[in-house]
Parts: sequence; C-alpha cells; structure tokens
Amino acid sequence: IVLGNALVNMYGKCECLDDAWEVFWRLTERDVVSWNTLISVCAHLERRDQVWQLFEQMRLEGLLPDRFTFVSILDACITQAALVKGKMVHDCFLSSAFNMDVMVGTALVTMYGKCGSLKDAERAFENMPRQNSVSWNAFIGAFAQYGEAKQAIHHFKRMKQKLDPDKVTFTIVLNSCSHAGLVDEGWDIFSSISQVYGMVPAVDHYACMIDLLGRLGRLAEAEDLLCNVPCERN
RNA sequence: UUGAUGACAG
Repeated sequence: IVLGNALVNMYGKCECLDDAWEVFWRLTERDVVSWNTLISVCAHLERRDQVWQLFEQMRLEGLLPDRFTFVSILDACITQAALVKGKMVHDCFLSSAFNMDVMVGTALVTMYGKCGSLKDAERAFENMPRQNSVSWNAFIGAFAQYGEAKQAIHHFKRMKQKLDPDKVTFTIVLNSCSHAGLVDEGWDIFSSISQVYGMVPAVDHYACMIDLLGRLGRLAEAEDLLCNVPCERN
C-alpha cells in the first residue's frame, strides 16, 4: 500500500493525473494516505470538482479526514467563488482538534487571504493557539497580495517581536515594498537581513530590491545593485 | 508514501 501510494504521488507530481487516478483505483486497499495523496494531487492541479468528489467518497468508505486532508481541501477553496465552501470546511472542524493545528490554521489563513477576505484571515490567524514563521508569512502575505504594504509592514514588525523572520518573510515584505514603491522601507528591511538577523541576503532578496528600484525608474541604482550581487545570479 | 507561507520572469 505504501508503494501504491508513492506511485500515485509520483504520477501526480508529474502531472499525469490520469495515471495517478488509475493506480489509485487499482489499489486493492486504500488508506487515508492514499486518499490524501490523490486529493492533494487534484488540488494542486486545480481539479476542484474531483477534490470534492474524492472527499465525499472517502467519507462514504468510512475513512475520517485528517489534517492533511483538510489542508488540501482548503487549497481547493482558493478562488473567489469558493469562499462559501471554505467557510463550510472551516465550520467542519471549528470545534475539533484540527482547529488547534498550526498547519491547518495556516492553510485557513492562506485560503481567506487568497479569497480576498482579509478580515477572516486575520480572525483565523489571531485564533490560532500558536503561530510559527510559516503562519506569520501566510498572514503577512495576505496583506502583501492585496497591496496593503503598510499593513504588511505593520504585521512584520509585530512578528519580529515574537520570532525571527525567515527567508520567505523577507521575500514577501520586500516584494510588498516593491509594489508600493516604498524604497526607504525596502532598503531598511534589506539591510536588516544581515545587520540585525545575521543572515546572508539571498538572490531572491536582491531580485526584490532590483525590482523595487526598477519599477521606480531608478535604473542606474538597479543596475549597480545587480552588478554587485555577491551570490550566484539566476 | 500524503501536508501549510514566496516575489520577478508573467
């Protein structure tokens, strides 16, 4: 069964949905991992109808969804029209232990954020029993995505009082500065990567800064930075 | 064996 599940996963990751589907149905036994694997594959390929169909079928076969299942289901709710469905799924586990799960909570924040419901994203985030850097990134990213750079920076500052930002955090916040044209804030944050956090700025961070300068038409500075990127450029 | 956050290229 482990081998079968791995096969479903392999075909899915290769985007061979038909093959994944066929292997799945040929399995003599299917456990919760088998279902999760195919549901996750369908979610990533944006086959939302199939996600719902499988979710229903697995329950008909008497299997209980776990946190992996819910993460994929929430993934499939990422589209404007699915906000209602997303809330339904949320209600499904509102009073269960899944509501306490960091990864399910993060998937919720992402879902609400991508559906444009920043209020719900904020509520879901604040209701999480604890937040790790991935949760913070999802939360900050929700504001960044909607051009709320000031809010993104505000929550970034809150995050810094609790735990250290990571590489993804800086990418999100710098990108947000780039879209809002916040060049001073961008430079401050960029400098803090090495000066405050002792991290080596990644090529992604240089790319964000170059993008920021470029959008403002400050091409000489952008080029200068590009020529001075100390790591390997992509 | 399945899982949450990522900008540019677009």
